[in-house]
Amino acid sequence: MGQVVKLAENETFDTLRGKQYGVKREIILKAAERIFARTPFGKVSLREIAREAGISHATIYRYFPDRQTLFVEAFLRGVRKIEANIRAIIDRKRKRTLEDVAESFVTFLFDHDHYFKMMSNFMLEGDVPSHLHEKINAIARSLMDEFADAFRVEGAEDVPRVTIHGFFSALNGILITFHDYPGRERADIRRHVRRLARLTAGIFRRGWSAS
Amino acid sequence: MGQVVKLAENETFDTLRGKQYGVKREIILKAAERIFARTPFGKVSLREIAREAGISHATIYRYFPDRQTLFVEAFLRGVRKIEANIRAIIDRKRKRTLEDVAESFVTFLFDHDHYFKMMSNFMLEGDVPSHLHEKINAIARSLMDEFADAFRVEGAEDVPRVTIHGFFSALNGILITFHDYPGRERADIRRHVRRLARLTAGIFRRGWSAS
DNA sequence: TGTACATCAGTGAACGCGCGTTCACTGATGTAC
DNA sequence: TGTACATCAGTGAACGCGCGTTCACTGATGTAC
Repeated sequence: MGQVVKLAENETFDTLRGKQYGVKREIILKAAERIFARTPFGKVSLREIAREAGISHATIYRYFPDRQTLFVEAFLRGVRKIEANIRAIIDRKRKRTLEDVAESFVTFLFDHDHYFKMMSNFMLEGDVPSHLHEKINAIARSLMDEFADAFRVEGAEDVPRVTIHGFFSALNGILITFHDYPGRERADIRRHVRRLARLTAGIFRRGWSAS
Repeated sequence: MGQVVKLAENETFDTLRGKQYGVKREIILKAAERIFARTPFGKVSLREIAREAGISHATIYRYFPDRQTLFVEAFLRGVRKIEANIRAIIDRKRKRTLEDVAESFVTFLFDHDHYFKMMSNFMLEGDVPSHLHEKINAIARSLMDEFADAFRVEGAEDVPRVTIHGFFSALNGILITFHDYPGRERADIRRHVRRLARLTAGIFRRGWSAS
């Protein structure tokens, strides 16, 4: 029984240790996220992340085997946050017109543009491990399901998947194309992006049928 | 008169020297373009470009004051090439349906995707000098003029500028969104991208009016 | 044409820097009795 | 409770590397007579 108690205690300690370990890992990942939000992807260094987290850069290696693993994990968290937030925002809407859904989508990504930048940067680099591609894709697919729902609410029952692809692409394109519009106030760009999203939604609602 | 001849000769030599100078500059810029086409933006180094051009990395400093200047110039050449090629392809079409124009646009950028990657990378980094932003924007604007023309050919006389923005964005979005689609053959992706472009064009043609 | 000289494109070596990663050590915390 | 010991999270220093940039030099080419 002493044995059992011992083991139970060890388990507890291990769990506790595991929790602390997890909490510290979390601190590093959040620091990384903050850096990614403000620094061009290619220039993010472990030292900078460590400084942000308030630890020595060597300490990072207690929690992550190498740079690539940390980066990938921070990235995945970002992608998941995008997904969760967008799903929440979309579901919150009472009247889910296609316009509302489109506007919510671009607004969130515009206001949290570091996620978007981070994702674009990651994708463009090309050294994303293939299992990550899988996950990102699964998330994109489930977001597109959400869009398909929105079409259905409009009375468009059997809108083909390829049309959803086009719609999703169009919204992404608005963000990419007008994000860095020069010489305009950010608030103006934001308004333009939102307007474009509604307009695009309307065009898709009216134009999608009768291929 | 001897004086005059001397000056004329000097001028000639200068011009000749200038030409050779220009040719060599060109060689470096083209090497840079080739590197940009195959290397993630943040990792392109002067040494790599020099190697590609077959010269010492120190030699680059005879032709460009620093890294930033070379990069910007190479980038601008890329953007201008995109513009020239797309304009040529679009103009070559006999029957310029919106679908054809859209398909040509995405096809060129898909087949020459290093231009597209280079541009995306440059824009995302954010350290693009403002005069460059100006130029890029002018080019984007003139491409959109081309699209407006295509709408006009369809009989859509007074399609508002904001709709053109949406159309342009939608095509960009197709490229961004599906470029790195994992697990598919490149030829399949190409087909999908072209199909999406045509489909999007159709949707815009049918759906743009009656805001 | 031949010779002495000036120019300057091209270069390898070097500098200082920040990076990712490793290492030997420290000191706080937990364990055993 | 007090003490001796084991563990292990955290660290500053160091390593080797590639980078952008500079520098002192070389050697080919053009100029003058």
